[in-house]
Amino acid sequence: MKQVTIKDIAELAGVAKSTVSRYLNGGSVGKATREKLDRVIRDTNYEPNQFAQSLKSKQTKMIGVIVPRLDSYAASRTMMGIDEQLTERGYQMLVVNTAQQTEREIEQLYNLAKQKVAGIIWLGTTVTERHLEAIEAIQIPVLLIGQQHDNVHSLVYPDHEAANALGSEFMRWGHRNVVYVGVSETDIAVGQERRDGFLKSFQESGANVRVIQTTFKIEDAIPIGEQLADEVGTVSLIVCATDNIALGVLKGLANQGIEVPNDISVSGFGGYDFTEVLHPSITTVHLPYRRTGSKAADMMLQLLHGEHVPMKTFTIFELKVRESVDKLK
Amino acid sequence: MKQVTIKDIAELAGVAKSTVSRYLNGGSVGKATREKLDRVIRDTNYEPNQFAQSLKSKQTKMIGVIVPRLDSYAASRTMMGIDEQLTERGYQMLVVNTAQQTEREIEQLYNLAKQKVAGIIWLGTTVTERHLEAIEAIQIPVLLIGQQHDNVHSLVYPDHEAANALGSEFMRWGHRNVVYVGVSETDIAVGQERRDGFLKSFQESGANVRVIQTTFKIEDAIPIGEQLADEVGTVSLIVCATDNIALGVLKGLANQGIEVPNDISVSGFGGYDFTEVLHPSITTVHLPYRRTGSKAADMMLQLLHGEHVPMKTFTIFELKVRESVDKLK
DNA sequence: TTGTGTTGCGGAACCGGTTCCGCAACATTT
DNA sequence: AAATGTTGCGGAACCGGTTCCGCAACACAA
Repeated sequence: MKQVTIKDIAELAGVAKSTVSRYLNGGSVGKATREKLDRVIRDTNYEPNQFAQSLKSKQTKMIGVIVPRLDSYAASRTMMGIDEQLTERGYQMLVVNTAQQTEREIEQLYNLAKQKVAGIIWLGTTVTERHLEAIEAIQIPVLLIGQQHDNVHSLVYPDHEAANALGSEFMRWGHRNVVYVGVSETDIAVGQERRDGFLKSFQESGANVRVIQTTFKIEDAIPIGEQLADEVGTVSLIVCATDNIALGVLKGLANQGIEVPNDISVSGFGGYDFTEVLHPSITTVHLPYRRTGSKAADMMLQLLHGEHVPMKTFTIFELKVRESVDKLK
Repeated sequence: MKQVTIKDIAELAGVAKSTVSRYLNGGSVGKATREKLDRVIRDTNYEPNQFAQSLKSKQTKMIGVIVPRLDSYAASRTMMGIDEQLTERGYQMLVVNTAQQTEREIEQLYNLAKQKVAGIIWLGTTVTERHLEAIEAIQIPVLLIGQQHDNVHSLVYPDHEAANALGSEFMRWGHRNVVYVGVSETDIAVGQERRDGFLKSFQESGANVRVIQTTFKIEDAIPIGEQLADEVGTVSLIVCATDNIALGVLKGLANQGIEVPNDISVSGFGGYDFTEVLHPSITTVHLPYRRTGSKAADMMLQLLHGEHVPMKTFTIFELKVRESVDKLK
């Protein structure tokens, strides 16, 4: 089961190594030689040694993907999309997990560079100076998903716009006393854009809003739901920054015997699969994670081929009006 | 930003390449030389070129992980566990997705071998002759998670035992008319072991069982739930082979206005996070996916170090008695 | 026929490490 | 003091590819 090398092929075909290499890489090779090599290579089912290739070329067919966590719906779906597209185009995905530590993102940028990945797709949470510095230093195309920065190619969800659209819809339905449950501002896209999109719609309608901050964890949202149970009657709608938060809030409300949407309405954001299948199904915004992954892979390959790619690209979004938010009028 | 090579180091320190290499790999080096090299290497922050190393050694510090899908709860959690452990021990995880195509599993076994991964962790669904053949051929340690076979090191969930334990519990609660919603037998662990574990407990109590087959997809379970709504009153319990199936069934029942657990009980299997946070929370069996991942990584490293590892290892399980199953007595 | 251009191919160097071998310097034993 | 053993180090080959350069063979125009 020993490796067949280019040297073996050369000997079997009675030519020089260099000729075999040229044959493989589409250089000029005579007809007779080509046919001989065709045969020999097929017979031996030769496969080039990737290390030798990479050693020389300082390149691989790998795209590094930096994800904040492996067990998030958004990340999983995005990875699927990336993987599909890359596999199809002859590249491989190399996933690295940062376990939500910003420091490790930077570390991994350098690390992936060391491994000579052809490009890096980064599912970002925050963009700091040190990130930019790393990106600058490694001299490898980087594509940012989910966050944006002028200096980095980015593929971003229309958080502001989508939040605003969903919020406006709620206003049209007559909600005037709402609580917004969001996350930290360090996450620009979710913590700021998304929130501001909602707030804008609420303000324009002169609604009453209170903002509460929590984390991305379901558990942390449960007590919030429990507390908000006391405000049933005055507050008519709880808007959550993510579907997971909505899930926690719903649980907290249920723990207090509150019924959704009869007693109070709750909305999510993200469009995770389970939102549809829950009872009540959750009104939310669907973001195309998987297709965004494919798109990202596609853009990355364009970058690698030197084609022009806009610095900032927005994805689409889709309102999912379902059961968890009541129309008051 | 050019690579610093071992040659550069050698020149700066005034020694031969071979001496530097020996220094790096713990060979015999004199005190004076060692100190000089200490300094030079620190100053240049030299990093060895992995391709050159792998080219020579025909080895990498990568462990390939073959997963059937990227967006499954079980797979994600397992990957997390694997990744944590590997990272800590200086290895890297290389995930490859087979998109549930058996054919691609085999392909990837060979492919990972070509990439000279040190070992392969395989989250299996079915084990065929061709798989075994591939494993035999590639001469790389393979560790199977979630399924078992005598010829392959495997780390498996106690499906039969856990199912039996949960089923027995239900019997104790007085359920005598149950429907089991399972999956295809091609998946030995889930399709057979799990089912048989349940059936055994039901039979021992002389309960009435009907078995229905579906897929792993949530959507496919919804119509089943809807149909079973007609049997409320006669059937008292629906046992589902996975939490996702339970989710679908619950949705189907809810669509028909059936209340769980008042009208009928439903149980899951797997212990996905969301089962706890749903309303009603789902009675299920918790399987330690993440810890199993860590354990798998650990075992793999043992295998690589030539230590003895038992051919078959079972994980623990834990019954999660919650709201979705009623105690009839 | 000579000159010019094109094409096909071999040889050698190179990518950046590791490892084998042999030699010199020094320490130890008798 | 000679014989033997140990240690530190350099040189060269090797891993398996790619690429540059130059030469030979052939085709074609002059």
